[in-house]
Amino acid sequence: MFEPPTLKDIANALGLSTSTVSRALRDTYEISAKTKKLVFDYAEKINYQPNPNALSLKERKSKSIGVIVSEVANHYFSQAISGIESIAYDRGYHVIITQTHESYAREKINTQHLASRSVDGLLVSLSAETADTEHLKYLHDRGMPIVFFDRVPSDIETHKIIANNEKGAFDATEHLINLGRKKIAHLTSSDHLSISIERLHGYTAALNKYNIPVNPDYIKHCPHGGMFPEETEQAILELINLKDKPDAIFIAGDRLSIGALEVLKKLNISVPKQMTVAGFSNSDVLNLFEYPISSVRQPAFEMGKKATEMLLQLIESKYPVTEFDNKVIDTELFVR
Amino acid sequence: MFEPPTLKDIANALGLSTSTVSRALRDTYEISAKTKKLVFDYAEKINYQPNPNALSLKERKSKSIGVIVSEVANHYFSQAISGIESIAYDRGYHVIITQTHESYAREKINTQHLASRSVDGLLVSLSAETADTEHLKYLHDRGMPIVFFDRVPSDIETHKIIANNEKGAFDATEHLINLGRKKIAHLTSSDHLSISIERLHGYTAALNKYNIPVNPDYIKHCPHGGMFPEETEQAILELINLKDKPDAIFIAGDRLSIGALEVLKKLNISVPKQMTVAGFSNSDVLNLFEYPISSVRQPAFEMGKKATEMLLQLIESKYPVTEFDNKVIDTELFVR
DNA sequence: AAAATTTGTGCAATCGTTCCCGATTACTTT
DNA sequence: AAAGTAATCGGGAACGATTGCACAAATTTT
Repeated sequence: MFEPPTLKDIANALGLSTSTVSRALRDTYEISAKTKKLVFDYAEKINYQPNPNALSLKERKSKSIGVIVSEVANHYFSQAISGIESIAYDRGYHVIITQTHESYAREKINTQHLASRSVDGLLVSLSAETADTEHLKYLHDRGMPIVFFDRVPSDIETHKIIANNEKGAFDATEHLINLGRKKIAHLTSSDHLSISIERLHGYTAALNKYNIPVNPDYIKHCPHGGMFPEETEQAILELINLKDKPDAIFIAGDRLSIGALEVLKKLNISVPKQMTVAGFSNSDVLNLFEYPISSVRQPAFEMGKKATEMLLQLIESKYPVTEFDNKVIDTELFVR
Repeated sequence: MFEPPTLKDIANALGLSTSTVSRALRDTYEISAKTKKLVFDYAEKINYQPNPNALSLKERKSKSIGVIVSEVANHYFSQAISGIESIAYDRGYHVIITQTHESYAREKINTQHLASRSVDGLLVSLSAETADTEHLKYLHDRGMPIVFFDRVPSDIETHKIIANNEKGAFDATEHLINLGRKKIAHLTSSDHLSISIERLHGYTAALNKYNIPVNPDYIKHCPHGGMFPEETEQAILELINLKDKPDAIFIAGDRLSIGALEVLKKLNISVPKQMTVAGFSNSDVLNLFEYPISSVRQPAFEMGKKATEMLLQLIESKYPVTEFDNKVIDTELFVR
């Protein structure tokens, strides 16, 4: 089996003690230059790597951070993860990614898992199902550094970073209005999710600005964020079967957009002629359509980077942090 | 700070020794039922979780597996990862995902990283740039269990699992031929990648079957798997500028397909009228197009599951494994 | 030249577990 | 009743690395 070299191996080979070897490798002042060189060269030769578990045990930290997202297949998250990794690896941290698939149960399990794995901190975007954040609050109260991004809770005080969802939603809705649409529906995720609430605000704000009444029948929530196709199909069908059916939909997410477009295609409802669609999406395929749909793009990579920087600041801070950032980053509307 | 309870805490609280507590929790036969219950209940109460670092140090294993893929944003890989996680979590393993972004340098770094993190095994799909597998061979020779999937090396003897790329490519190409196309180009990844070689075989086999000559000018390799848009654009332009320009392209991958479609759209070449496209893809948006493109779908989730099962078998085997599986799973052609 | 200081190194404890040995008590057996 | 055997439990080493302390030798100071 694979037995990596240890300090003891070096010590024995060189006739030194492990403490001397350790100090030499850490370049302490009390070790002679000669001995240091000796140790350095030998360590290099046998490709010595300190045992991370021993280090973690001693230092009580693991140099790794846990990430909880709904699914990596979502373009927003996969881009955010790239941003997270770019910072983490530079700073010597490992990234452990877990997926909730929008399930509250899985979110709890993953949280437990990561905590027991003694990660040094957590980067979390809540699942669509999550209404209760006790599992995270518990950890946070016990000193686990946590930074929330994208989908954030209101009842945990820590660094948070979100896109300007309200403005993004406003822009997208206004865009649909400017196209001459007046009967604009809104398809969104579960109603307790922060992004849902904020995007709904932006949507209604835009309607209000143009004196278009907000029709409650036009607002459809998918409690599982469109994780189950039936959910999306049901919502679309309800919209279509309305007496006064909408002529446009503002869709609040990647997965929902794809699901909705599939249903519309199945129903032979042409986009954008019969139904204009705009929504939040970080997918790069939307503009491949013959009639590409306009979309609000979040700076996912940047958000991932920023969230990681915030988390590392929490982790590496000598004193308990009491002032928390609440960063909002602007989105960009791609008119197509 | 977060100080989880330890065996010693339990031992002190209950007036027992750590060894007794340890044995009680592990349900050893030499501990009385009474003591066991006492310990169990108390451990439950304070929510005791064994320190994974201490365990890893002692047992010389980390209960985690490393995954190396080119990028999680690729639908094939994100689906495969879901398959990997489904098995791993069930068996109590953590999954550490790393991305190469098709870069050989990053693949080496990630391999090093994971090895030093003392993962118990590796699930690897080679990057497009990788021609030399010495970094993996080195680990493998020292006993690190490795299972390759999708993009596999020929010079490392271990479990491997791939899709039936040759047949998939054959089917797709034959499909294009059946549509009446005769001038079929092939856009693919770097020429040393196993999937490229196999898919090229399938492509030529189909052409041969229908007595269509293989035109070398029609075969375009992208050394970085289309990671850089210029690469794809260049290849497409070369095809378009051919005197005898092709009327169809068989594209060998997800990222390449999206890149190629973008270029074609930019060039105002209509798909499928002027250029019919078919290719390997696990994306679920391809059928949203007005004229959806046909694609070969790999059973990514299944492959991830199977690869993980193979890896855990290697990891948990008492004896060195010398017989290696080489599984080939059938693909499915979605005609659209 | 004796004392004080500096320099270079080793010993041993520590982190949280597991596990090999002993050790103690209780229960049988002759 | 003495001896043997289970049945329980504790002591302590080990895993690999760091680090305060001790200690010897070399150097400087008085």
